[in-house]
Amino acid sequence: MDQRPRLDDVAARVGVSTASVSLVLRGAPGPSAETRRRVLEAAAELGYRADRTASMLARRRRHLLGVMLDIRSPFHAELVEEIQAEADRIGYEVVLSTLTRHRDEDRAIESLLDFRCEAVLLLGPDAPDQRLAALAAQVPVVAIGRRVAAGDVDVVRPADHAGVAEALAHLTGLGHRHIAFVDGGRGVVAAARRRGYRDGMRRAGLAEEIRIIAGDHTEEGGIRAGRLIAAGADRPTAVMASNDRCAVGVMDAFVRAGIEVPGQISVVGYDDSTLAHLAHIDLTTVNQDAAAQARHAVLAAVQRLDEGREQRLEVVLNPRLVVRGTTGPPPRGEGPADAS
Amino acid sequence: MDQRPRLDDVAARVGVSTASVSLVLRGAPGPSAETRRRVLEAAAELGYRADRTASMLARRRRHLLGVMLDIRSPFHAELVEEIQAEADRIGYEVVLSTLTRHRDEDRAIESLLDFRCEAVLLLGPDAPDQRLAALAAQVPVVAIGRRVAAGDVDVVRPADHAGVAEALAHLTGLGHRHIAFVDGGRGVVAAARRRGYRDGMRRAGLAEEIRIIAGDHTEEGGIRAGRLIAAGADRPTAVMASNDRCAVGVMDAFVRAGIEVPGQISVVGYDDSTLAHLAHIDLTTVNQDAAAQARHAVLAAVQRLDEGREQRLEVVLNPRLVVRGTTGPPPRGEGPADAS
DNA sequence: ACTCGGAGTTAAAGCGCTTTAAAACCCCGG
DNA sequence: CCGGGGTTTTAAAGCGCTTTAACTCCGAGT
Repeated sequence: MDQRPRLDDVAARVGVSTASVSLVLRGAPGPSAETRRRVLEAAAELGYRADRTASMLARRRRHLLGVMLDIRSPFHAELVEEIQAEADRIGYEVVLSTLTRHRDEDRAIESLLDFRCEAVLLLGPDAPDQRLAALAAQVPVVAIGRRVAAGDVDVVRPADHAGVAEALAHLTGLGHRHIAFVDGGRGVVAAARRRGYRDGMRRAGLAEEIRIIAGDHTEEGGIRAGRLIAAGADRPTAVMASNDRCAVGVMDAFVRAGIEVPGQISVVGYDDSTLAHLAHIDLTTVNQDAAAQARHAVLAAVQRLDEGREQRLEVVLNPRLVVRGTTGPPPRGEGPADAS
Repeated sequence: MDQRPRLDDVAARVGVSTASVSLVLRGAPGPSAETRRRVLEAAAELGYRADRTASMLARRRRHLLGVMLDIRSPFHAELVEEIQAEADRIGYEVVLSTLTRHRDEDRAIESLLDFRCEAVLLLGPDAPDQRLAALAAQVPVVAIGRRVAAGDVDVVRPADHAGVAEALAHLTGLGHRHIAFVDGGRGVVAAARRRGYRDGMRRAGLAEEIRIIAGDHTEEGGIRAGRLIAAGADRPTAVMASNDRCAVGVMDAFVRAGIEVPGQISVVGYDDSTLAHLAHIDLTTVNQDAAAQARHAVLAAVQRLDEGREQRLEVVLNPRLVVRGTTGPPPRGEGPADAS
């Protein structure tokens, strides 16, 4: 429990200066092979590991990426995994700062700034564009998962529009016309998907069928919406939900109401979260390729930091529909029959 | 994007020394009211925020707690929330280090050590006792959620034994005798629960009914086990699962096999994760009180750091059964009837 | 008038590491 | 034996902040 060994301890043990030790330990050129060997040996014996805090301070570079996330989101979890992996690969450290009930985005971001992260990656931030722009004036910012119209904020996001459109195409291809949308609430991401639905329906010539049911990005929201749909007259033959969790809630309401999925009604989610692959859910959904998003985001940050990129970058990834078991043709007597 | 303001900048602007500014900013006694006012004002104008990295280095104390977690676990998410809150309250910062596919416990912990966290909280670590003991020789360690028999490791854990026992009592109280257990796999936590089940059954005089079905702590594992149970002869009237996710899988398999829960078979989970409260799941489960665990864990760390506690601490929290909709009396002709 | 004590302020010494400029050394050819 | 050029090594100056000991005032006490 005593102090951990410091650079001097290693240096003293070998009988060289701390400078040499530092050089050896970072693989910098200079020290002779013999010195290297001895230093490495001593370091190993003492179990020495550099103090990041001190290193970061001393070298002007910190090699630290800050990530703001909502730890309760499975999708964020996936992203973080990939971000970690990518950062590890290129020699950056990651510090995580999560939203909690008592800790809003501002606080979470401040915490990252206090660590003097060289860049911050924000997973699905809800802050207004202006605030993000202001932040970007202080430190490189990469927003993941949503648009940011103002300022010098890099963006990596799936083409929500395209994702929803593809899902709609899948449904109309199956013969559906009455396709309702369960909304995701007030967030920026939810808004993009809602817009995608509206546009997609119009483009498909189904403007009159547009029907948006209030909901949010949780199972509860989905359940409420699902009940409404189940009870309502003129039930749609397909439902697209703003995200997977919501879709799961919707389905559950249906199951309880004795409505078969996809027999009587099809359901599509969004995110392809771990939820969706679960055998008992087996949800048709839109995959956002977390790995690719993470890679691009880290890359964007590094380009700013190490390669001097100055101009704004926006990477729009094409999402990919994953067809599973919750979609099928509309029940007989509906859908195509409508074209009477 | 220029350098953020430093202490000297504030000092220069006010016309005092950096020492004064530092004192003011940390609310330390000394500076006069007038100086305070002016410093605070200047700091606000410049948008100054101390560099944690430098602060940590300068004061001998770091006020940093490291938390190792698996970011994909919803229960860990809950714990982290509470740990954050508690740490915030008492002026500690938290740094998170998550396991990933490419980052095992050792790596995750090393990362925390490199940041020179003053103490580390490990959420459900799987490392052998010996390794944890060794770690504890370097830095205060609090293991959350499991026993550690060796070394100076503080432990905060629910009495898994008691939790399982309570659940069993609930089931036997309802009249169940054929109570199977779906196992949680190789982990340390899973082992504790398995043992709890065995002991509880024996104590209830049901030693002969002990039946453990292989599974793991995921939905998939639950589904496999559920299928087995559904298909098997001599089906139990109740199933206790090693955790909630597993229980959800089990239930799903039942639903698909047309077995009613709790009509034909009761199901109990463990964790009271967010999953369990979901309306469509409504799982009877054992609550581990994440908030209390978090508080005790943080407290344990702080006691070591700030109050000089030396001897090992073990806090065993009594879990609490939360009865929801997945348990009920066994179907007629079973259970009590068995006492023929 | 002169010392003393308390309040307020600051110079300066770190914290543990990196980095650079300069010193030390070594090997050769002249 | 000396100087030049290359290779190693190191002294020392930070990084941005904290902290302590010392210092400056100033009014109270004698």
